[in-house]
Amino acid sequence: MTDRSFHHGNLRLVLLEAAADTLREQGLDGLSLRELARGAGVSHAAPRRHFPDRQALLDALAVDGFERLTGLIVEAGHEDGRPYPQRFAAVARVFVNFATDEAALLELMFTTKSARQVPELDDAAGAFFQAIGTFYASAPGRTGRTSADEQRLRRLLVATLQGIATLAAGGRIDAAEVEQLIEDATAIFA
Amino acid sequence: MTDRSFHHGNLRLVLLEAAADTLREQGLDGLSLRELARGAGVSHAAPRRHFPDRQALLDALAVDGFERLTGLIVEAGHEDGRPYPQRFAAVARVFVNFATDEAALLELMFTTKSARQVPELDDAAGAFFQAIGTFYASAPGRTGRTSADEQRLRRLLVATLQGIATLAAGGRIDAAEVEQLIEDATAIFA
DNA sequence: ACCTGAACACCGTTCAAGT
DNA sequence: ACCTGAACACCGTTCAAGT
Repeated sequence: MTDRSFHHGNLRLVLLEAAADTLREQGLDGLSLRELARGAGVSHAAPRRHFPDRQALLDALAVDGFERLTGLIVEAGHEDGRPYPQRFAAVARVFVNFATDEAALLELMFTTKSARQVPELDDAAGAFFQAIGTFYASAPGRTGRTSADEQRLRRLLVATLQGIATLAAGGRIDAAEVEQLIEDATAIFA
Repeated sequence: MTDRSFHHGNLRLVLLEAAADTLREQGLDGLSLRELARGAGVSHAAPRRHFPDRQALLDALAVDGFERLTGLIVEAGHEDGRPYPQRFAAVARVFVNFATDEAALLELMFTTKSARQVPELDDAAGAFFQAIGTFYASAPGRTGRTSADEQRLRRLLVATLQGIATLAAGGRIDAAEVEQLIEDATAIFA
């Protein structure tokens, strides 16, 4: 219950939360294992018990990011009573806002560094894709069906949302243009 | 004319080309100013004359990337005689192939690190957007017109291509799925 | 103008040792 | 099991000095 309660097994969680904050506020370059250790009041070698190397920490952050984004998407797509196009636009907005607020994290999530193999990350990404697909299939007249054509359209939808999110996060388009893109995407996909 | 001809002013170019190779083969993490200097047979402080810091080198790489990609896009969109949808698919393929071959570079191009202000990069990105727009306007029946609606569609096109490219470069979809995405995007935009 | 060489303050990673 | 502390081999960046 003291300030050092992380000495009893939750150092991993403490490091992950601090890392997520740093990533949000300082970007990837500002993230140092040694500084995280200092912040947690622990030796610089202690994180190694929980993350074998720096990349393992980044992978864990990406997994958490996918899980959070998936939760947000499911929530936004689930607003019963509202017409489908409105829910569609809400899902798109959630994605884009996430990308803008967590630009560095989005990068970790969608760009696979080198030739690693990280099952947890693949699973988390798969669950995210699945959530988008499930929402998309919930449109009136589409419920239940999962034809090959719809799988393709679902992938195109993910790509489109990803592209809008990246352009928004990268600052290449402004807020008004983002809103227009969401409306146009809604017109096409909803 | 000797091996050390970069001592006469082209060290910048030598560094940029070596950096582009390293970026392609080793990714961003494998890129070190000191190692580039060693490779060029020059002291580790020499690059500083041409690039004030590491980020300046990365910015220069991103500018070059945009210029190369813009050239490829213009070329692919300009194949006279072929019907527009075929040229459209060719443009999309060029973009996606570039993203796959130069994944680390694509990241430098489309994600703005921190709050820098790099006019050359903005210009290069703007020229790229412009090239896509010019090609898009060259479609039969659209030539010359630049309505607000078409600007919006052009932006959506860029976003879609960017999303497909990112998913492909990140290894989240395979080659067959990429080709399907390009076909579906062609069906919508061409 | 352009480059060198030493120096500074950081890293990530490893490993023997402690409790 | 979990953490410490010293050590190693790297970084990026700075700066006086050389030519």
